[in-house]
Amino acid sequence: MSARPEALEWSVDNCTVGRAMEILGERWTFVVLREIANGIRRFDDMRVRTNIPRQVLTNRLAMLVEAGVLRKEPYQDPGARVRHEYRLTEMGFDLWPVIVAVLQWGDRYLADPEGSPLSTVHRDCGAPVRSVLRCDAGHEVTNPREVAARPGPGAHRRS
Amino acid sequence: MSARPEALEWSVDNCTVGRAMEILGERWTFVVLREIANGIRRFDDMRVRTNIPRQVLTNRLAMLVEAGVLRKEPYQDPGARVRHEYRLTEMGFDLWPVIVAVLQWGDRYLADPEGSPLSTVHRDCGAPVRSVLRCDAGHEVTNPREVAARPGPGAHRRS
DNA sequence: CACCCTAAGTCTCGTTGACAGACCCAGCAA
DNA sequence: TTGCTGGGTCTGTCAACGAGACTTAGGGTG
Repeated sequence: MSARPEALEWSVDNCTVGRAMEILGERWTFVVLREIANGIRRFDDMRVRTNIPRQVLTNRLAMLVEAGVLRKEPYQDPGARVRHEYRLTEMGFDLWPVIVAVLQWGDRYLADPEGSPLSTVHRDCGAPVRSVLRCDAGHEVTNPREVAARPGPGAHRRS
Repeated sequence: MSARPEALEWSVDNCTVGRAMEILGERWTFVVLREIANGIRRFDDMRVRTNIPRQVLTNRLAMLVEAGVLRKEPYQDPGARVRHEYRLTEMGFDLWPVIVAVLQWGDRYLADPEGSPLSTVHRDCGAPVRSVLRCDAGHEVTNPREVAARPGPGAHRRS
């Protein structure tokens, strides 16, 4: 058996990564979030841009509203009836760090030679925004191998 | 129409978020990555901990190897034949910022009252590691609403 | 030698979800 | 009255998921 990993001792059933992925892990969730983060808030705009099938988009949006990540807001274009658009809730805005991290990873490994079609900037100063890892002692983590996982306060042993 | 969002002009078909999600967006991908980041590298250990069905785990691992996020490494326990375990590649290690960001979000919104079962620490100093957003001008982004999306160098207009 | 054990898979089969394409419906406008 | 538009629903097909049984390679045990 030669040094089994310590993590085997700990249960995984209250893991917040797992719970987060129940919401974020559906195939189109992040694409929808990217759209909304880009200011695309209306059903048909998203559908036309992304080619997500209607039914799937309907389901995904409903699920995200249900989960509390999005909310439905009424709007009315002049000479049209009241419709609804989708906006980020507080919980949704707090996904920005995740979106930025995914974008950064995608840009590094999956972009076309011309570069990324999308960037994130600081609204006030216009400079590009990046996700960085930093420890509470103030060290900036430059190599991800410096990060290690540990059981947290809510960890409990497996049956 | 009242001020359609600018993003509607831009094509989405070379978007790196979309491409990243073709790899990361499958239902169990992140859970697998969390396991491996926790040092759980063997098929059956993952299976027992996560309850992912065998077939799905096989597929997911194969897909991640194919995508270049994981690699298969031979190992041999004393008195057993050679088997294979799964490890992060460089590309996989670079997903740590994403994992940390997801964990942080999950901890904030989805944790049990006792807290998160998992934390990330700086290997050298032991202090907790967090994901933060910062712009290139050195400003730390404290409120995610300060972040805005812009077309990047690879952006091109929609047909 | 025959038999058992374990890790890491396949195989089978019923259920769920994705996807495509047609259809629907409320309200405004011509 | 008819048509347009946004935001859906309905239907049918096909791939993926999930549960459970079976398989396989090598090593150990009697």
